[in-house]
Amino acid sequence: MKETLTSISERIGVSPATISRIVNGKADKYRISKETVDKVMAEVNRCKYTPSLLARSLRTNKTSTIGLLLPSAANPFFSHIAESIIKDAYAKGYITITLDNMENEAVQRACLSIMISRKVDGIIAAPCGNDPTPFEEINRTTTPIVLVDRYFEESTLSHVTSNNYKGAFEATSFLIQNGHRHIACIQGDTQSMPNKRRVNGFLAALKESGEEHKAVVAGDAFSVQNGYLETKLILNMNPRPTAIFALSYTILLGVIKAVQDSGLHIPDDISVISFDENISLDYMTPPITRVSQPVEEMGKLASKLLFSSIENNTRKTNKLELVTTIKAGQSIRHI
Amino acid sequence: MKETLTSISERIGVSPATISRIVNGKADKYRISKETVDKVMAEVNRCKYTPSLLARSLRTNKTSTIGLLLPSAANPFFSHIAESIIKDAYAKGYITITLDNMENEAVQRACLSIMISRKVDGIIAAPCGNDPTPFEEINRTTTPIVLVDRYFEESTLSHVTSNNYKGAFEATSFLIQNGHRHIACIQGDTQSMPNKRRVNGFLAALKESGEEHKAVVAGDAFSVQNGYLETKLILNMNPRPTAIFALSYTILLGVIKAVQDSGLHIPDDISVISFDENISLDYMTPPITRVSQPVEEMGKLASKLLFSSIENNTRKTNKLELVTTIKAGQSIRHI
DNA sequence: TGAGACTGTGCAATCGTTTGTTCAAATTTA
DNA sequence: TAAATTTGAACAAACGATTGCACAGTCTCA
Repeated sequence: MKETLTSISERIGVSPATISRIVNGKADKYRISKETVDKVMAEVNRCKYTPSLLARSLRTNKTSTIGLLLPSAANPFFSHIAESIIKDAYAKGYITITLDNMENEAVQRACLSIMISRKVDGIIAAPCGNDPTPFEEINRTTTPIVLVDRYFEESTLSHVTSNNYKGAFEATSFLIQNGHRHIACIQGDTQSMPNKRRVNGFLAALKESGEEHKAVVAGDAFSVQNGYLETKLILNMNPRPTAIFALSYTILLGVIKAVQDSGLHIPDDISVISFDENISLDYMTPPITRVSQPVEEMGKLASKLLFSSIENNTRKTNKLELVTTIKAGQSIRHI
Repeated sequence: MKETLTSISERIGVSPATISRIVNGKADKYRISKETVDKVMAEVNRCKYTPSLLARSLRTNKTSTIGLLLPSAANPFFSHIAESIIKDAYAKGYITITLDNMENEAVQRACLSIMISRKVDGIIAAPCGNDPTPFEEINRTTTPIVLVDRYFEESTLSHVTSNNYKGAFEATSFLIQNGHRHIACIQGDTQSMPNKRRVNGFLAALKESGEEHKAVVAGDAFSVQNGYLETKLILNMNPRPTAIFALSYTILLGVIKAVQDSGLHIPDDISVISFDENISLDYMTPPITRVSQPVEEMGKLASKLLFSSIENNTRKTNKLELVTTIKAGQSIRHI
């Protein structure tokens, strides 16, 4: 029924040690005779023995497991990152345990603690909140951590993110080039670094343009509802901004809905640009111009950094910013 | 540095056994004195001891881990299921290891084998291919398995799916009610049960309507590309079908793109209805009418079945079909 | 022919928990 | 006061793998 080294050992009269060596491909190294190898392999295959990774991990102090901590596995942005990391890990012989911090720092601490007690070999996280302490402590004393997308200011933790500042700067410049001077920016979680950087990029582009301008920054969450409510308010302003910059896909959806509900049209009545790539943006009417982040590369680089840290047992701090690109739709009017 | 029961034991002079009992809240049951409990708890908190789940699992033969096997973690349909399962598992004190079968049966077998060697307590899978054997064997001998969305015909495995037949039947009836008689259905993976049932529902609705009709069934994959190519062919038919039924969100995206590229319009030139819920469908022009599946409930029920199987150590076969609902958009013309 | 080297394998400790059993001391009962 | 019971906690054996070390037998060489 449940096969172990010992059960096989008793059955074929070869010690567990020898079987272990053969199963792990160390037969040559330990000069085990071909006869023995054949006998063992025959039985191992016959009874479909699979070693207990639990026991192995306990002994070797290596679980071949990484922890992935995300704000929401259902968010398309994070689920793409997750898939790319899960696949990379699989290819390296690692499995991934995914936990959801639910945008809650207490849950997040609990998740980290679970990962530690599971002895993961490394952690990739898109943290919530702005307290790096638990992450830094774990990274320093226990397990390497790489942050992805979200990160902390002035921290020793490695991270991979996109160039949020530049992306927002370029998006805003694009609006300015199209004659927009009165622009509203609807932001997400105000604590998160990507959000801060995007807002800074937005403001800097307007300021540096030299043109006279009016900037509006509103909102406080990466959610459809936030996008909807803030847009409702923005559309009622007098004078009304000529363009809205939504700092995430979810916010954008709220923007679109509010514009539609107000009987207005994009881009005739108001221009729109968004952060985040999503395939459906090409299918909207009009297609939405957006700042596209290289999501898959972010995942791949994060796992690359993490595995390098695991395999060399180092803690070199790497802060990577990947370039964003503007994907043009038809949601911006030239005025 | 690395705290264990033994290290604490040596430091405070209380046996590992007693510490273990206290940490696990069994102090009362074993009548351990308040003094000892206090002393132990003080030290446990001071040095932030967390038990090794590896060692515990090895001893107790329970990992508090479930395996989640999906065709693609990035697919919004599956990522929603994943999130709902991950959260449920977390609430029950379980963690989830997610693996991606990449729609490949060899990879799928490898994933199952990994889960077994990791001694997961249960598995939730949306399998690819149509060979139930590995799943049935594992479910019978080793670890309970519940299938979600995808399942096998005539199998003893439990599954949770939506009422694909009825959903497709209703969608088709809806088209018929709107005067459509010549309808094309673009299917996904032809082996998968949900796809088969949807196609059957589609054909049955047309047949049972009693009207004279013309049915077209095309396609072979749940992908944007498949939707695009088949739509291109369909649009060139003479006479051209008046409606297209896309059997998934991804297929739908391909349909829309092909219609747009052909300079045609939904619903004036061709009506469209789709399977799968996705928030972006409400944001398209026109909003797309679709058969909405209760994704979150599917995840919740699957984990409910699995946990009941784990906790009672039973293998009762449950085959659940959840109702779908038609969410009306404006993508169907009345003719 | 005896010392050393090589071959092939087994022994036993270890990883960090949990848990059935044991046992001394304290307390109660007769 | 001796016997019986209760209290409180330690001992030691698992769980299933890995791995340093030991060792018996064979071979090589002087």
